[in-house]
Amino acid sequence: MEEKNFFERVYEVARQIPKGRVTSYGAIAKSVGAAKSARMVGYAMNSAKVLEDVPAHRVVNRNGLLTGKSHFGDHSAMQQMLTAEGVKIKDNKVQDFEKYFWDPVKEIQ
DNA sequence: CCCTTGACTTGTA
DNA sequence: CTACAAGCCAAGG
Repeated sequence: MEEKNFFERVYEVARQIPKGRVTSYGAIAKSVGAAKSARMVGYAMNSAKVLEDVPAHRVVNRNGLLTGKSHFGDHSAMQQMLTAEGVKIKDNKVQDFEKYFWDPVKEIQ
């Protein structure tokens, strides 16, 4: 994985999230080699949300809660996109989060 | 250079 | 179930 910038790694992982799946900031942080920097993942996502290649809407917190929805502009945009992809959302939370969870550490090496 | 803030996580009560 | 604290790293004032 060489020495890429922290943000770049986060972007790459986010880009590889399959449609209809979701992951957590901590999982991404771990996959990029910074499990203790989950905050940085969210920070990176904040900057990545302007990029079309980075599906930030597929990234939620460890509880499956759509913590980033407030940063999407419309509080329903994130939920709508996930729902459109097949992910059930209820009260800003992912239903059956474990079932939809996509682990980058296992999928990426 | 110091302080604050932030799309987080985990542990403890 | 909720509430609070500590750890973590980066960017901006």
